[in-house]
This record gives sequence, structure tokens and C-alpha cells, in this order.
Amino acid sequence: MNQLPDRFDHASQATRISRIWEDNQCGHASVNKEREPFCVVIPPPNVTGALHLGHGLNNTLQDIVVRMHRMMGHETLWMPGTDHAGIATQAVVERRLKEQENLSRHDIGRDGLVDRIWNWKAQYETRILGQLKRMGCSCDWERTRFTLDDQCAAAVRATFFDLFAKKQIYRGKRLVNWDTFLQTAVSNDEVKNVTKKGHFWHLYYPVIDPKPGEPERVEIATTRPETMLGDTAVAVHPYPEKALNSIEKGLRDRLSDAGEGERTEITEQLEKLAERRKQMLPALERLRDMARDGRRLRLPLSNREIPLITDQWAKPEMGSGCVKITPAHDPNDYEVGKRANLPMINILNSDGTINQEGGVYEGCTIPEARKRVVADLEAAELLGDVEDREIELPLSDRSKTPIEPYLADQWFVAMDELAQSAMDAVTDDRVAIYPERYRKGYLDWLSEKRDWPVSRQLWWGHRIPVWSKTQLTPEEAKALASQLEEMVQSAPNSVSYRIDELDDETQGIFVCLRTEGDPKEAELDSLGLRRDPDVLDTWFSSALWPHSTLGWPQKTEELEYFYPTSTLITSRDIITLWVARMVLMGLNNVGEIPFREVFIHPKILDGQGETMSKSKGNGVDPIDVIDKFGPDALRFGLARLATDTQDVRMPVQYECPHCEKLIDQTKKNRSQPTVQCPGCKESFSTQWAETEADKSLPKGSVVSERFETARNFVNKLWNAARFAMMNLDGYSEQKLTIESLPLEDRWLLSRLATVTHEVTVGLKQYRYAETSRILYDFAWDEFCSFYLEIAKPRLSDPEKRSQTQLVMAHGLDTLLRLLHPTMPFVTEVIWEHLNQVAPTRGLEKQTESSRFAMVAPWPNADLSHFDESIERQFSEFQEVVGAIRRIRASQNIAPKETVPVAIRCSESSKRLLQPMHESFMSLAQAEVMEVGPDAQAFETDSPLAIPSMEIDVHVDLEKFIDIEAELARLDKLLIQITKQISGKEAKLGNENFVSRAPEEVVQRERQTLEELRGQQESVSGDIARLKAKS
RNA sequence: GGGCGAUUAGCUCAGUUGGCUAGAGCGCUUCGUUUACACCGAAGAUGUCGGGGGUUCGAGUCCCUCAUCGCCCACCA
Repeated sequence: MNQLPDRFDHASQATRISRIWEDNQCGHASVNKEREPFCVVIPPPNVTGALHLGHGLNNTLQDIVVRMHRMMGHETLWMPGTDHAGIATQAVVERRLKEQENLSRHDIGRDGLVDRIWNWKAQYETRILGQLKRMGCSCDWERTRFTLDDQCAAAVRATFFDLFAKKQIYRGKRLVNWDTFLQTAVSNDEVKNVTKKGHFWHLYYPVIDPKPGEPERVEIATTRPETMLGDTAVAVHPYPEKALNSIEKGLRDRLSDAGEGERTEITEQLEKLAERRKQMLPALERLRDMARDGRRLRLPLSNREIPLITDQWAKPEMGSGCVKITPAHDPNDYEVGKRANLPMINILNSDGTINQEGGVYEGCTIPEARKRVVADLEAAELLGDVEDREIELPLSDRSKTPIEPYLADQWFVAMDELAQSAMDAVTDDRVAIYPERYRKGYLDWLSEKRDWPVSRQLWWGHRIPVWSKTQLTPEEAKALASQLEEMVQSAPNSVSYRIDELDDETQGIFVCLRTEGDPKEAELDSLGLRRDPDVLDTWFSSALWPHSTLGWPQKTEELEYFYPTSTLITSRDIITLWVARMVLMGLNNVGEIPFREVFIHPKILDGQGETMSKSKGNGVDPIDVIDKFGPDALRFGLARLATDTQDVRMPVQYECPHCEKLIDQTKKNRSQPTVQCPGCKESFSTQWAETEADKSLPKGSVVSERFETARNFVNKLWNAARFAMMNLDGYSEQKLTIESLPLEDRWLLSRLATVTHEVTVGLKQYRYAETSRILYDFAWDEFCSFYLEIAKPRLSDPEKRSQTQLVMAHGLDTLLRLLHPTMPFVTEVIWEHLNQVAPTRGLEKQTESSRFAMVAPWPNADLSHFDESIERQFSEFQEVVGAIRRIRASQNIAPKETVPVAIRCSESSKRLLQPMHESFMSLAQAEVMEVGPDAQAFETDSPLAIPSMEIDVHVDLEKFIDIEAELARLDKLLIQITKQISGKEAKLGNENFVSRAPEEVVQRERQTLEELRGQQESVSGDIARLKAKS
């Protein structure tokens, strides 16, 4: 074992280990009724781009529980895969197309674009899966799925068909962002608002048959007068006074703690408000009353009658206090329209010209219509003031033309029952969400039961399996329906159709086919039905992920065995979008929840507290961290940060490719194409490098030095193992009785039992940070610093060697297994070596070790090994060693000098400390002269009391004493003790404390005070003695 | 605007049901290459637990309030 390097060489080992795992199918799971299943589906990463550190965290946490359960003997399946991420991926590919070839998607067409996205997907899927493998993720790679692959597509079709047939999918109108130039809807994030100069037109709508005292017309104001053609109401606030009051109150609240500048501004606003109240309130209240009275208005130009209604959307503090309602062309008005059940009049053609609803303005473009409407209103004397004003104009990011809110046909999933089922699953604890506070968001969101619009005007995604023919007369519809009826009769489980009333005269027929490539598609085509061009929302397929990946809608053995899956580990931003929908779809499709537990983990932020993303330049590729620190360090580093209270701030650095110096990333340098290293003065490129010159520079990777600790820990473990294995020459099986083992062995076994228990429970409860810390502290401070150090002398004692080897090998073996889920690579490599030198391991009885750590059985917390008194006593020993070391350090005693020590302690402590004679020598270079209740202080003594342990350690300083240093130390000590005594005295002098605090607390305080006084006395005595001596 | 969370050492974070003489890692200071490990070992310094109130014998921990930061949702004629 001497040939092992003194640093763990992850670079040369990791790929080899990965291959071994893969070759031996260690991650493969199959239906095995003999064993309990454990299943996790991966939150499929988007194929938009490579994984970043957030994914690193997510997948590390999954792999830890997956590996633990596999070791526990469960048939463990971690289902891998990726998500097609409709809009995001299409946008990325389109952007590239534009940048690199200056082409739009319309230039290459639907098939052309989709082909390119598939290429992109192939590239990134490979990259992503490669990243996961390098992280050590123990997925069942043979089962890798993609949300757009055939199996997922079959599930999507089956689901859509089912909901369609049950009428839980319906067609409805929805306002979309319409790009009139490209004649397509665009998503919210493709719309950019620009501020432009515009106007605010005041219009008057006449009141029909005003009663005496009522105004003859109402004033409304708008930035888009042409939309009045589609108005279906005018609204006024139902409680104008209340509304004004609440605004006033808000302002006054702000005023009370506003700064100087803000104060004047708020005061001005308050004055305006008061003025407004005086002038407008009576009029608004009258209008409100008129609205309640059901009064109607005459919409100018088109001469329609429209109601005056009340709705909170009308802000009494704005404009005239009245607002025109155009449900079909404004998102807010749309909501008002739905609330008031108003008709929705679409006045636009898809190319942005006015349609027949616009009467004489039909065919006009929007600017033309605006001009003419304004002119005509002016002619009718219904135009008031025209203000200049800055307006926010939404522009399409692609065509740079104005976006029109446009009422378009969309498919919706009715959420009422589905949402309720998903709420019930959580409220009655079939699905447990951890940390619990996330339940609220989940339940609140679902409780709104807003129908889910599932169509997306994109090309990349599951195409909606509906063929339709519209503009049919009722007779035509009937005729067509009878033809379809035959089709349904012959295949009722794969065809479904429905007739929808489109308006008063026309009907539409919609046919859903359950199977992709159904020959009936051609039939439908010949009947003149056309397939819906839209695709489904990405989350539609993601919602099926837990069952679609297991083969649903087929009744596979896998589905039967692994579903419901065990746990879902994900990030909080998709609790509603994804988690909730998986629950409701699982219940709908399979009739069973998709997972029993959900664990929500924190997010990783950069040093500035911002989320990491490639677009900011602060994204960290886990591979860069792996290259620098190794996969185990990445994993351990992430796991120890995963607390359930808060997000993780992780300052990141560039690593200079020339000199390996780490350079803090700042907001400034993270967006530059090149950075100059302050160390070696050489420059390197970043992800922003574009020019050839910049690109030719070596690239600086982005890493975080937060992983250093973890890397050091990996190395510590490696070296501890190396030490142990170097000392396993001649290792042989033997019978061993626990009772006969020396205290330090009993202590180790007890600690192993405790730690095993804590880690097992901790990981089951997703307390990653805590269990990582427990393992770190145990491995470093107890196993290495104490156990191995104590073992050293025993290993060179021929009588004790063999027994020590056995216990040491067992300790290492257990530690490796406990650490394996978090640090799989280094533990696997050590396991290989350990198997060579100590192929059979165990205590009372040795058995052959498993070939791989990955499939080694999870340690049992052997409670018979647990011994509280030994653990407690051992910490006394550790304290005494610490005390001796402190004295040595304060006296500057050379490491090689042996110091005589006397330990005054109880009989029971003596029983422990006496046999540790050798260990005091190896750990503190101390010779224990006396130990027990009668131990005497030395002539020239340096005492050190162990707080709350009733142990006094005395070190003979005859040969070393530095009186000045010692006096300084003791003075300081005395001050500390005295301070604590007065604190305790005050506490115990408090009548209330003594009478009301629990007896045991008071007792403890008394005892501590007692000890402190003893210490004080002893230290004072020493000071006096030393002073006398000097 | 609604909801959730955070604020503890120079930095990044722990701190279970109130009992704390508040911890860890990094960084810093001093010492040390004793053959597992300098990616190491030993010792040390560092805190008005964001501010203010309250409950309690006792508050980092519970309640109220303010401030700052972050996230989600809604909204921005």
C-alpha cells in the first residue's frame, strides 16, 4: 500500500470507477418482487443548455438518497431523462439561427426548424447526461427518457384524448400577445416594452335617456382610441370613496416615515387627491348609482348600446374615473369582461387590420383606424382633450412591431376536479412536502383552480392531436358528424369528436385521435379537417413524467412495481408549475399519487446574492468544479450547504488558466470577454469572448473556492485509509469478543453506532447539511485525530496488533459505507484497495466484503455497541488531552519534550484515564504520573480545570516554567472565571429564578458555580505561589 | 399589492422542544515537517445574534414592530 499516492487522484480514478459501475450495471433496477422498491424520477433538465451548479445540487441530493436506499437493499431505480422545454429551447435555437445565419424560423419553415432543434437537443442531451455521469449520478441509464420521445408522446396523446373525451379539455378564447407581422402569438418573455411618446385621448360616450340631474355623457380616456370599436362596457368603481380613502391612508402611512425628498412628493399627491375628491367624488358616486340602476351608454360611431357597470378595475384617482372596457383587446378589460359576463368583440383580423366588427373601418390598419376614429369623434363633438403623454408600447422581440392583445382560440384543461384531487392528496398527507412551509404555496395556487391553458403557438413540442373544421353551418356540421360517428363506432377508444358552437350561426367540429400516425389522419384530411398547428405547454408532458417514464399508458410491470415513486427532490420555483401538475395528472391517469414525499431544496446564488445563470455570466459548470476539485468534493461541498432554511450564497471565482490563481468574480468582470489575471498579468477569455483574438486566449473556468474544504476532506479520508491499509499487513480473521476490547475500541464502536443512526435518520429526513457535518466531524476529529492516533502504538505492539487491525478495518469499512452516498468515487477506490488487504471484515465474525462499495450493505446502527458512559468518559479523555496541549502551547514547550502530568478526578474517570497512559504520550507527549482522587499537584504546577467535569489537570513545569507567560495566562483565566462566577451568583441570587425555574436547571447552575469557585481558588493559589517564586 | 424566507465572527453558514459560558469551515496570529495527510498538526484572537418594544426566572430561539435583502404570485388604462 506504500505505492498509493498521498493525494487522491480523482482525475485518473473517476472515469475508471464510472465505467466499472456502468459495466456491472450497478445502477440498473428491474422489477424484483423479493425486494422493496425505491424509485426517484429526475426533474428532467431542460435541453436548453448545459447543467449549472443548481442542477449539480439537485442531482447530488437525489443521488445521495438513491445510493443510500440501494445500499439498504431496496430495488432502487433512479429514472434519468431530459425535458424538451418548448419555448426556451425554440428560442435558443431561433436566436442562434438569427445570429449565425440571419434567418428567421419562417425562412426555414416548421420542419426545418424542428429538425434543427432536434440536432440541438441531441448535442445538449449528450452533454447533460455526460455531466450527470461525471458527477457520479447512479441513474439507470438504460431507461433514459426524453419528454418528446415516443414513449412520452404516447402518454401525452393518451392523456389528451382521455381529457378531451371526458370534456375536461375544452376550447376557449384567451388573450394572447399577437404579433401581427409574423401573425403568431408570442410568449410573455418575447415581448419587450418600450417607452414612446403618445397621446391620451379623452372621449365622451352619450348616456341613453339621462334622467334629470344625470350627466348626458361620460368621459373616458384612452391611449388607444381605435379599440373603442370593440368596447362592450364602461366601468366605474363600486365604492369610489372607499377607494380614495384607502389610497389616502397609504400615502399618509408612507409620509410618516418618508425621507425629506419623498415627503414633499407625497404631500403634493395628497393635495391633488384632496382636490380630486372635492371635484370628482359626487360625480363618480352618481355614475356608480347610474350603473347600479342599469343605465346604458351609446357607443359612438358604431352606435351600439353598452352598459355602464361597476368594477374595481376603474380607478377613481385616475383620469375621469371611468374606464372603457374592451375585453377582446386588453388583458385587464378581459378580466373585467369575464367578471361582468360581457360580450367580447374581436375587431382585428390576424394581420392586424380591422375586421367586419369595425363597420366602416373594416380593412383599415390600426394607425389608419386610429386616425379616422379620432377624426370622426371630433366631428361628432365627442372628443375632449388630447394630452401628450409617454406610453409603454409592447413590441415583439422578433419582428419589432407592436404587439396586439388578441383573443385567440386556445385549448384549456378544466382544473376544478383535477386541482381538488391534488389538494386533497397533500391535505390528507398522501403526499408530504418538506419543508412544510411549501405546502401553503402549493395549496393556495391550486385553490384558485384556474383553468390551465395548454396550447402554445410554437413549433417545438407535442403537437395538439386535434383536427378541426370550422365555419360550418349547423347542417354541414351535422352531416360531418354523422360521418365521424362511423369512425367512432369502429374505434371508440381512439377517436373522439365534438361539435362546438362558434357563434350564433357557425359551428366547428373537433376530432381528437389517440394514436400518433393513425391512418384515420388521412381520412380526416380528406374530409377537410386540418390539424391544429399549436403544440402543448411543456408542462403538459412534464406532468406525466413519473408515470410516462414507467411505461404508462401500458400496464407495465415497472409501473405496477415502482409507482408511486418514493420521493421527488426539486427546487421551489416549480412547485406549482410542475409538482402540483404531476400530482393531479398522476391521480387522473393512474389513479394514484406520483410520489409520497417531495423535498424542496435551496437555490444557489452567487456572491452578490443573485441567482446563477448563463446570461449573467455567473453560472458555474459543475464540470469545471469537478476538474479542479473532483466529483466527491463537488458533491460533499454541495450537500453540506443544503440546509432547509435558506438559499446558498456561493461567491465564485475565475480560475486563471495560466497560473491557477482564483480571481473573485465581480459584477464588472463577469460580463467582460477577457480578464487579466492580477497574479501573472496574463489575460484569459470568458464565455463572452467573441472576437478571434479574444477566443484564441485560453478560457478561464468559473469555480468556487467553497469546494476547497470538501476537497481537503476527501484527501483526509484518502490518507486515513492509506494509513490504515499500510498497517494491515498480516491482517487475518479471528474471533473477537466485544467485551474484551479496550476502551478506545469500545468507544469507536459506540460512536459508529451513534453516527450510523444519526446519518440514517438524517438522510431519510433530507437533513443533508447536518449529516454531512456529522460525517465530517466524526471522520476527521474522531476517527483520524483520535482513533488512528491511539491505534498507532497498538499497531506496533505484536500482542495487540492483530486485534487492532480488525477493529480499524471495521471502522474504516463502516465509515466508507456511510460516506459512499455523498462521496462515491473516493470511497469506491478505497474499497477496492481495502478488499485486497482485508477481504473479509467484521467484528465477532468476518465475512467477505461486497465487491463494490456502491452495492455494499448500508451499516446497521448496532445499538448493542452504543454505550453512553463510554462516549461521555471518552470526551473527558479528549478534554484532558486538550488541556495538556493548551498548557504546552502557552508555555512554548517543545513538541519533543515530555511533560509529567497528574490528573485529579473521580474513581470512575480514573478507570477510563488510567489505561489511556500510552495515548497521553502519543497525543500530548505527556507522562501521566498520577491519576485519581488523590493525585497531587506538583511543586511548580500549571493547573487547568476542565469545566463541568470535575477534573483537574496538573502539569509539572519544573523544567519549563516561564513564570511571566504562566502568570499572564492565569491572570486572564482568573478574570474569566470571576466574571462567570458573578454572572452565576446574580442568577442564583434572583429569587424568581430559584423559585420558578425547574429544579434541575437551578441545580445545574449551583453545581457549576461550585466548580467555578473551586477553580477560582485553585488558580488564585497558583498565582500566589508563582509570585512568591519569582 | 399578496405570500414566503433571510439578517449570528472579516467571508460563507450551523444553532432541534426557550436553559448559551453562542459554534463550524475559510481567512487571520503563533508554533510545528513526530513516516497517513502542509489539501497536515497544535494553540490563539475575533460576536451589542439587523434596530426597537414585549412575554418569561431566563430570549439567538416565542410575540409585535421597524429596517434591509432575496424569492414566488398578482399588477403596472
